[in-house]
Amino acid sequence: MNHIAHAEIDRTPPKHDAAWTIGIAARPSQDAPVAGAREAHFAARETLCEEGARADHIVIIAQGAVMLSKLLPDGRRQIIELLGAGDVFGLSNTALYDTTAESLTPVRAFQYERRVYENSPELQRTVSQKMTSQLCAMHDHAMLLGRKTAAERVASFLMGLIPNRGGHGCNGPDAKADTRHVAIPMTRQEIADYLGLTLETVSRAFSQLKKDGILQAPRHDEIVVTNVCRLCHLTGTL
Amino acid sequence: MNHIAHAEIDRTPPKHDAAWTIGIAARPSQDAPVAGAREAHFAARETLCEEGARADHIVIIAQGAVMLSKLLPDGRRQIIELLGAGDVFGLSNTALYDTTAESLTPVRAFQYERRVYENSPELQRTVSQKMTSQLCAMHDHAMLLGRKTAAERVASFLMGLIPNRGGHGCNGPDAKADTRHVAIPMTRQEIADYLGLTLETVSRAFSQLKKDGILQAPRHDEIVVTNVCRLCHLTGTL
DNA sequence: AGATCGGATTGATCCTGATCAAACCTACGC
DNA sequence: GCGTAGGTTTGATCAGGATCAATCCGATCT
Repeated sequence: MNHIAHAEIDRTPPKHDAAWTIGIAARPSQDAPVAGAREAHFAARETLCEEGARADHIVIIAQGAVMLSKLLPDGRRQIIELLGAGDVFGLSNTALYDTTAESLTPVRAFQYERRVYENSPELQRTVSQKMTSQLCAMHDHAMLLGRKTAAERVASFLMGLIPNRGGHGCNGPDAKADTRHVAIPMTRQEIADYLGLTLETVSRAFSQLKKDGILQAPRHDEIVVTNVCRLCHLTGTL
Repeated sequence: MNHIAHAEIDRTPPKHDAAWTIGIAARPSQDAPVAGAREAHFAARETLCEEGARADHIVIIAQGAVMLSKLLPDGRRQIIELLGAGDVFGLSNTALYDTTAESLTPVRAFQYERRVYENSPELQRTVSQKMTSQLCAMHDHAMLLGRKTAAERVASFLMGLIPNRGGHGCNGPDAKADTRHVAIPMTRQEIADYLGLTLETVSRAFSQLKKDGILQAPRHDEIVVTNVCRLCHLTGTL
């Protein structure tokens, strides 16, 4: 098996504008690829690289969403990071990938061989900036996993999906309607594995938010947040 | 208050060789400072920078241990990362520090103004490598926080403190005596805040490990692991 | 030595979220 | 249409860790 598999482009037309985005990365990255890039396309739900495999490429996502996960020997899974356009993965200080990467949506990405990366200051500079962001995001996520309640975790997760919010801040300049449509290209199990909960707990939290009139769910992979402010207060982050 | 306070060097002689180290970073970093460095010294338990303050410096630790933490508005704290010699902090994608940094031991460090950092490819290269390691460490910690039991968290924490183990791998080349002395320059509350537990739970886990004959505790800030293999198996990581 | 103070340990009880167990949708295939 | 299969929701019960509450221990000070 090749670690970075080549795949057909999934040409299924997206049903909603926001369908293939995660969080802040609402739009395809503008960044032109640095020299040495190989463009690759993946369908949704492909494994782009596997924990423990030889880490010979780094990948910059141009479009789409990717999740990084790790497994414990007994099968417990933690989804470590959700990545969107502009984000990087495949970096490792060892010879092996430390996480598995799977596409949540169709993905367009640029791959670079590790040697290319190590010899391109320009690429390193780009990657370095992204890593800084991702490190900060991991800091926030550590807070979520270590100290937030189930309800706060789910609220934080949903806030993170609302574009132009960065997950926080209640009254942005675009708070006009106080209503947001969000596509969630993840199963309840995946959300649970991301938030350190069980799928039942996630489901119950969603139900509670519906009952409280904070969101509606026309489909289970799509929600409408009808009260962003209330939701934001539930994150525990203020 | 200046965000990176200057401080007297704490000249208290360390009681044990390993007393001022965290995990892998058992020795002072060999790296010579890059141009533009300002050397700084801190005593134990100083605040080196504060969450929310203007992020005008990045810091590379030459010697000693530092913890990064975040607070929720209601006072819940999560200790995000433990840093040792060679590690970097103060990077942020915003204008503000996203975490508070406090010294756990006396610390010697090199500070760089943000402008210096942004104009030094050499420094960026150094920092970039370190960030890769720290990102991987955060991945492991996310797994710990999201999916491990209390006992596994404490075992993982202790394994991470044993030098030349990197936290994992049971039979390294140096497993001669299968016994390790570890200094823990943290209170139970701090360990709890790092592991996403309460101090009582941490205390109980330590007591259990003592009862099981896996470790001894001559002092509460110092332990002797008498069975590294057993401890390693308890981490859940294999 | 005795008093004091911060941190650690231990015990009893409570509660959040996990686990076990049915239904219940929704999309697909025949 | 009916049947099947994933994934989801909901309910009942359980348990791991949190919380509340005493001690306990070891430093430091007088």
